[in-house]
Amino acid sequence: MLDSNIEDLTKKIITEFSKTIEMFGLTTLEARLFVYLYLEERPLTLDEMSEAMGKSKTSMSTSIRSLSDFNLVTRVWKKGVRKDLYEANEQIYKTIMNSFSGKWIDAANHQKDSLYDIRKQFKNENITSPTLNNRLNNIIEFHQHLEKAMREIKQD
Amino acid sequence: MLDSNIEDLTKKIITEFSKTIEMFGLTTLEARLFVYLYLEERPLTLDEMSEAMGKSKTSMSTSIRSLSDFNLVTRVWKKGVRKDLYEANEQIYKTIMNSFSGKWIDAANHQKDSLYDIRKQFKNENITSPTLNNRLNNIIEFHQHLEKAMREIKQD
DNA sequence: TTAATCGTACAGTTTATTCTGTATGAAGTT
DNA sequence: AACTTCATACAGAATAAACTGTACGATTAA
Repeated sequence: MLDSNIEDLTKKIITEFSKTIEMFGLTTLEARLFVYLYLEERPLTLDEMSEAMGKSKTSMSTSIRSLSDFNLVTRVWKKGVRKDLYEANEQIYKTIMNSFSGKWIDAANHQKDSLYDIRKQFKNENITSPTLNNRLNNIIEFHQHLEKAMREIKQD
Repeated sequence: MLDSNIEDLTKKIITEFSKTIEMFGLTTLEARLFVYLYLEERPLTLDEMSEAMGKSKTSMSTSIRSLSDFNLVTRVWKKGVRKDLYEANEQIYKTIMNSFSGKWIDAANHQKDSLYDIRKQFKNENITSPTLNNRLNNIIEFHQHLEKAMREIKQD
């Protein structure tokens, strides 16, 4: 009776929190899996996750890899256990925000560089379109602001 | 010769900038359409957009509606013109960041409320899981931080 | 060395998204 | 009122994403 309540609440928390996690660019399954690991507070095998999520082991394998890329889970070693074990990282806010802002910062930088190249070409070819040139400058400025904003919410 | 260069550059800018815009949750087409409108600096009809994007008019209709929801374009009235005219809003950074952060803030708030409800239920039913309760509190805190961060990058 | 068990690559299937063409109601024109 | 022209709802086609099952190399156990 008590356990079923705990399971019930766990399910509800997974449902709600994973919605937020999804917004950071994870798939539904990745998000749910992460929250599940976070709530379990112990290393789990792919088989256990597969059982809990009701999805194939292959799905778990690829999802866990994504979560690792996001720095949200860590592989853990345990004596005598042959299977891979994974657990959710603590400090979730810091981890997620860094991964999130980092991705934006990288993208903004990269795009900004591309736009610089375009502007250079613009000038080299002596193209006469003040309005287009002006727009281009605004767009570059956009990326500068964007990068700055994302640096502000970075956590380390 | 000159015009073709301008067209070429326009295309390049669209390609690059739309990648950034896509990151805010717009589809490829929506992003490309918006950048196109932004660069054109004049109100365009659905037919003109359709021609320029090489996509159906229906696509333009739905895309423009999305862009309106994001507050990125405005319908414009012009004497003697029967068709709807749309143009990109100026102040793109401000507009986009507000729409972006606003969406996050709303979501964070809404999810936070759901989690409060869950916590209340937790307490009412006298469920004894200190670890789960602790996790739940952390998750709520997560949403508080998240909301605060998104308020920081809001632009008005 | 053989057998068992692991994680994952890969191909194919299912599901979801994006896009198109037709149809329709609304509004403007004659 | 009849005729155009418009935007968009809707159903279906094309494309993309998510997921599964089989197969295989790698590692451990016997």
